[in-house]
Amino acid sequence: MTDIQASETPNEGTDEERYDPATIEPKWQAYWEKAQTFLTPEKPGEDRYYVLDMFPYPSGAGLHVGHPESYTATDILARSKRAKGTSVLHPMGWDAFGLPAEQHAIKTGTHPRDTTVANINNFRRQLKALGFSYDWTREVDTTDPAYVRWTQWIFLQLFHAGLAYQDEVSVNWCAALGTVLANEEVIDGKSERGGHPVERLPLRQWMLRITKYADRLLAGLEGVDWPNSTRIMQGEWIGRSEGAEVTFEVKGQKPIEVFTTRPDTLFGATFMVLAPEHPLVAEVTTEAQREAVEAYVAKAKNKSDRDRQQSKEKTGVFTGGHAINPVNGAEVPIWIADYVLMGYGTGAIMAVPAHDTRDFEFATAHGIPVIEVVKGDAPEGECFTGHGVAMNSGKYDGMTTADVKAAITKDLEADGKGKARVEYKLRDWVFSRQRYWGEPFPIYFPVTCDGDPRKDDEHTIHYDQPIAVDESELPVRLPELDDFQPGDDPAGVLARAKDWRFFQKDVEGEKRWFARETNTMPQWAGSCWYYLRYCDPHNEEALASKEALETWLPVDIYIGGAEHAVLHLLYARFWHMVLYDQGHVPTPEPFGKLVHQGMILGEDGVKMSKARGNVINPDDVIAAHGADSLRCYEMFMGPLEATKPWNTDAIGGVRKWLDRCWKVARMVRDGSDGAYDEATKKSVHKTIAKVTSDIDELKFNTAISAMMVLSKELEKAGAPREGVEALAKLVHPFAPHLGEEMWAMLGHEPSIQNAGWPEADPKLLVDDTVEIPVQVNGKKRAVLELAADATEDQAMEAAKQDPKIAEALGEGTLRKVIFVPKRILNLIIK
RNA sequence: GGCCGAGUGGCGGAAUUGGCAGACGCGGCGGAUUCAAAAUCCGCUUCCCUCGGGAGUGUCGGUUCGAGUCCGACCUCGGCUACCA
Repeated sequence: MTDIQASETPNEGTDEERYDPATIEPKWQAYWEKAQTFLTPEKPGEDRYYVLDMFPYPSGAGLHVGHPESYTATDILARSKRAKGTSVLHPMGWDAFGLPAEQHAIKTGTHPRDTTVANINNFRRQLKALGFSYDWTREVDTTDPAYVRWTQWIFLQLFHAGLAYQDEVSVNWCAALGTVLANEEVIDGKSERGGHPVERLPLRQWMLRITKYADRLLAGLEGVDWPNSTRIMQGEWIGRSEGAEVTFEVKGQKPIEVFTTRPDTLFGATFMVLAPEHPLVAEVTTEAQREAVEAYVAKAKNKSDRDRQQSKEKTGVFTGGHAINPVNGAEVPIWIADYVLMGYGTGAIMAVPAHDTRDFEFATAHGIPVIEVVKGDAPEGECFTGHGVAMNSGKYDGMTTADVKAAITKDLEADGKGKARVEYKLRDWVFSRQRYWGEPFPIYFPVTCDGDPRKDDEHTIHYDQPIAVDESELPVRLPELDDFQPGDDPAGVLARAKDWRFFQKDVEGEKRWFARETNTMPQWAGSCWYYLRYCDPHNEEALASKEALETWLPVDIYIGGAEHAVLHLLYARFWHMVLYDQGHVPTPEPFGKLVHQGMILGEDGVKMSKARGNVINPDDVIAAHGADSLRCYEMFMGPLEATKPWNTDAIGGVRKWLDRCWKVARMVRDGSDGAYDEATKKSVHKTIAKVTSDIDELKFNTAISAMMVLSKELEKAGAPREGVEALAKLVHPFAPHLGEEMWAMLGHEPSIQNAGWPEADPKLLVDDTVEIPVQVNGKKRAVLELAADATEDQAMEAAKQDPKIAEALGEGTLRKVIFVPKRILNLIIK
């Protein structure tokens, strides 16, 4: 592999010869491709590192500058680890199912697969042009049937474990658009696009029982090395709260169950509220109130969740009914109001206006009495929601909130009127979509039909008897369609593919009809487990071999946007835990360290968007300055996690630095070999130490700054070979093409990645002498050059020699001397 | 409203975690080179000033010999979340 050499330019050796990324970058990319430089080792050593990027959705717009930010960070980690001899897994792939390709298909008739393939090819080209060291033989595509097969296989494991089930869920159905809409796509009961009416409709959906894992998903957050804010967000999303279930009897009718986190305030419950959809509403409503209640229920029904929550105004209607407070036998009026949600707890609350803001607002608006039961310090006209000491609470008076909670719950339980209960905000996961471009469910149902259901002969699909497709028949492929328009059938686009949907099978010697599930999985499905497939992407016997998973899991570092802090990361952890329980993966958690890169804003300091016209295209930057400059600039902008604005001018500064690196390598090649004196040597080793630790801490901006300083120094020193070689090794993870080019110019064989990582000599990191500032009463008055191991006496002696210090000492008495070796000498004089 | 994060030159940002505030880069100014320009290189660049110094890290207060860093109160901006009983 010696056919690669430093670039030959027409003016070699003259002043015209320049650092020319347009020439060297494609050359080294071709070399890497041919030499397969970045293959994952087949027999990984003991020291292993799995560095993972959140894989992109390959959109038609191509890469934006946010992609190279985190991808460069992980590439620096991967390359520097490989240089150190670590076995690295650094893969890339495509989260390629999803709505945009389908929408494009609806508009243009182009099959989503064609759009997806074209977009992937463009993304791959762009990523290769950036010189990332991915092992492309492990590329994964969530839409590839060989991948879908295992996504479906995992679904079947969930299904067999009772974690996947069907349920009627109230969704936003828009008949005009023929599709279900997300809450944020519904405004004022109309579709966001087109303004068509949207109704709340119960539809059959596939659900995943993620709530069963709520406690473990919460507990697992304790042990992961994640940003604190992300752990808090996931914790709040799971939303565990401890409280009690309390039974309120209703005369002559079914009792009402409520959930409360404040059973200690039961004596202050002056009314109850049922959600408008609560099943007991009709029962408790008196004739006199029926009309008003029905009108309110009807109005609430067609409001989306979002609309319902938009207005904070506390509306509601009295039902006329009363319930009995179990602790004191008091009769409390029962209201209905939409601030109580059917989906949480029991859909009914006991309202304690004295100690709950929402109940307080409601009571104030509707003239309901307020009884204080916890002594607090809230100002008049406000309610006290904190903890304190009980009052107006019978035998519990004088006890603390925590004690009353425990005592009342215990007493209620003894009376059979309540018990402790834990609630979660987390809901089971609605896992089906009525789209085309997603994974089909490996599920079918029996059909009763006298004729042929494909010909619309009358038939019944028995959705209550789902049958799993045999694992040997996976994957279930999508049918070919040429019309991707949503239809009027809530069963989804696939319902129109009748030849695909309905099929016959022999059962007990008789041909029977069956119908495939026509929903598809959401985009989250593929991204829930792609990091597992990377470990062993071509395995046909399993989603990945046990050995491969044991070798690489858990992921050592995972870098991606904070927008996935909750959903993607929660869903992936859920699947991982299920697979762990079934023995398919070796670790309880998938990801070790997690980092979110910050957003890159436009030059105007606001989010990049087409509408604002402030979008920077990486292709343009590469054309103007090269990939290495783009990579280094993005790392130099500031801390990886920070949001920071783009500044095109500043790229020039980074490029100048790369140019200088190239120049010192050329100086060596052309015979200039400056003396590697002690001072230069020390600078080199200090930079090695700084860059090495900065990479470990992901402080790429300061690592580059240190290399900028060193390259200037090496140039001044006449490019001593040993120093330039160290510089090349330090630079190469950041600017890999330049690193290879420098290495070649220095007369070495590629790849520089195999040249090892430089090691700092600890002896060279300490200076013999140090400059220490001398302060008088905290103000700097002089700087002394002292031996590094100087004692306080020696420092004082030197300080007295300084005229300014001597003068200050003469003006007052020395009260105190603070001497911190190598840091400071502070003299307190009065 | 709640939670999280951040406020340092004209700008992006450094600061060994309590020890010389402003590294490095952009921009600006001055100079070299050039017939000229581009490119390149060198120097200066927090503010005020009487050239000795004085002030200075969102505001006010505190701890300390010493605070950008720690503590308390507040202000501003950004992100997420939002009636979850």
